[in-house]
Amino acid sequence: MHIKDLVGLVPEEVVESLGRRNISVLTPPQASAIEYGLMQGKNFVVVAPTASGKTLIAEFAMAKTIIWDKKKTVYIAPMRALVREKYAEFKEAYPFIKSAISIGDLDSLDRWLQDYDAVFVSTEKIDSLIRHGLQWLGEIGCIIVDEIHMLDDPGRGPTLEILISKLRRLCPKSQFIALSATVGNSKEIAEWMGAELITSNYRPVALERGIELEGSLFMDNFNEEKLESASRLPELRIAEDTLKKSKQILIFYSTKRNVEAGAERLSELTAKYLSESDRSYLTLLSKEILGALNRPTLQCEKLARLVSKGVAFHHSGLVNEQRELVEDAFRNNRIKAICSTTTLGLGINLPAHTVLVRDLSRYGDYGNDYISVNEITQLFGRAGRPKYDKSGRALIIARSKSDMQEQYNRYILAEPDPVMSKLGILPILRTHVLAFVATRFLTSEESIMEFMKSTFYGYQYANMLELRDIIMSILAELHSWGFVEKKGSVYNATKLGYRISELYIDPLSAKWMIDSLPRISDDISILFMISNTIEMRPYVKVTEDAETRYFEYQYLVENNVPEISSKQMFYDPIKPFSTALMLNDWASERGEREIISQYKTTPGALFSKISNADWLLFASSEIAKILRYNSLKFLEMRIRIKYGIKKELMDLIRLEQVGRVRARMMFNRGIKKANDIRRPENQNTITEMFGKEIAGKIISQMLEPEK
DNA sequence: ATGATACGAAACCTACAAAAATTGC
DNA sequence: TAGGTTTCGTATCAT
Repeated sequence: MHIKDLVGLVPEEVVESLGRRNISVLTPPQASAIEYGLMQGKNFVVVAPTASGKTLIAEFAMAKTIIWDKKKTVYIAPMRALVREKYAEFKEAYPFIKSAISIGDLDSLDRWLQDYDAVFVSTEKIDSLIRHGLQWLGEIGCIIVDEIHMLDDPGRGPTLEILISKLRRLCPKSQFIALSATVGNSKEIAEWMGAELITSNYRPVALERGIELEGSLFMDNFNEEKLESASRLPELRIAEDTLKKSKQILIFYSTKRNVEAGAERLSELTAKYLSESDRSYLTLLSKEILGALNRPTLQCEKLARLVSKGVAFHHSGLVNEQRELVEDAFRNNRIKAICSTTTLGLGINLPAHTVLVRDLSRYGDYGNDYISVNEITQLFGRAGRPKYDKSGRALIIARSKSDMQEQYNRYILAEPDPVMSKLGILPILRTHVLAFVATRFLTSEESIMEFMKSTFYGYQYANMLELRDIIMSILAELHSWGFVEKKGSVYNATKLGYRISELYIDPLSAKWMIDSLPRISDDISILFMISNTIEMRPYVKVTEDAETRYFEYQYLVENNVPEISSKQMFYDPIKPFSTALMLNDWASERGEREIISQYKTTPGALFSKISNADWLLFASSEIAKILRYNSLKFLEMRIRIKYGIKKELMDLIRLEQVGRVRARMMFNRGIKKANDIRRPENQNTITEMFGKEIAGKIISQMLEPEK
């Protein structure tokens, strides 16, 4: 279908925008969506590989809803990076549409969202917005749910399916469009959503899958190909072969450690394939990566060193800035190879000519397990760069002939796995049941059960008896904790319960914090209180120090663990305690470098713990307020955690341009309060330390009248 | 021929992916 | 189950 055939079917602004982007032909899934009634507001489930143009289908519906129907649209995705990406794309394509983004670390707009027509959010964010009493639900005309195969995820799937069911009830007139990667039971999902199903295996670049064995590739089109490399390790053979063709490679490993080791091995190879201009570009990039933190850690140094050789590693331990730098440099074809965990398989689209999944199994709850067909399909999907490749290669490695046969059956011939609801498994339900009651969306056991029938779980499992038991016990539990009250068959949230639901923390965490409040003593006990929660997981390693000091704080846990948590197997309170000590080190101005090596963690993990702590400290202060405890110490700790400072720097940190480092420098030179800046000799000291420019900015804040 | 050094194979030990959510002016 | 670490044996080099 050519875009000139779209005239009249879609708003002319859409046609214009497509023209500007040089899109002239619709892909098959796009054409069938139009044909089956996308523009008539029908619901759709679109199941197709990455880059098949699913996004454009969503875009048509969104633009049409806004321009023709004068209604709002919401785009929902499970990853912040993905939401950011789609938001940027949409805004660029339709600059005249008022678009807004609202995700955890970028929510400048919450209150003003009602002034926007296209709103881009993460799953949990929109869920939270609804709990806070979103006013404009009725104005929504189209809801896009991207990556809906996340329903299968035990951690976040339940939230997603409850959200979808909620939205379908709250916005009955809205059009729903769900996008999914290849899954086994797309029909079932479509039926549940009351949607038309579009499946397609269209790819803009052909995908050739194959297995490496002893230096040869055995492809799924029965071609056999000798690799141009004599290297001893299969991954190096494949990498060299790819590099010789002036192409890039993406290699997936099962652990962060393997990823870094792999990159290390590759570096010798990639270094040989850099042009003069690559080298100078990468030297600069390497410096930038090194400077991402104010003092580089070992990991930063390693990454910087490898990047200058044309290879990078990519996993959750990198800080966001470094991740983006690496991704950009790969897109520009400066970095020739990336070794990665599944971080790159999820979220943003970063294709390469060759994709190699080196590790086919991964350590999980039940020992080592093969990764699923669906997951490997996602990873394979990254092979082939549109515009640069006419085909992409997705490979795995076999150790022997028989192994090859086995893996061929398992991954090349295999059908995708079905997505199964995980709603019945996990205590995530506790959070949602409380939210039902608190928002007065559902207030009785009966209405909750009826609602549950409309979830994907209810659709897949007709027998709801087990779920009813779980719901009943959750309600009883919430009641006994004082989060809800019961009058007849109707439940009402207490003030406390209502606030907990708004704060978006697990009621179990809230219960633990409430019981701990009267027992709090020093800084470490505060940090232990917030660390011993589900939200802080995964915990850091247990250090020797944590082991020996734990007994001082053991009293906090004793007789204070809600019964249900005993069901969490392998629970070891020393781990969260160790996490608390790490945070305490951070708030005592220990350097990132030392902290990371002592707790055997990564910069990325440290900062995600810090931001979780920030959130939980806020939540504790709110809970403390309601229960009439002193909330000040939590807010104080919050500031200290945010900046990584001791108490004595808290006054200085208020100043702009002053962070943990400068505040400490000033303090050590006798400038202990912001007010001290008024004294001329101190102003000289500041100028001497930071230079004229910055000193001026700092000083002027104290000279102007109080705002 | 001897000892220092370098490399590599073998044995043993260890630790194991990812993602989101709070308010305030 | 792979990588990291340690250990041990062998090949290579300077003295």
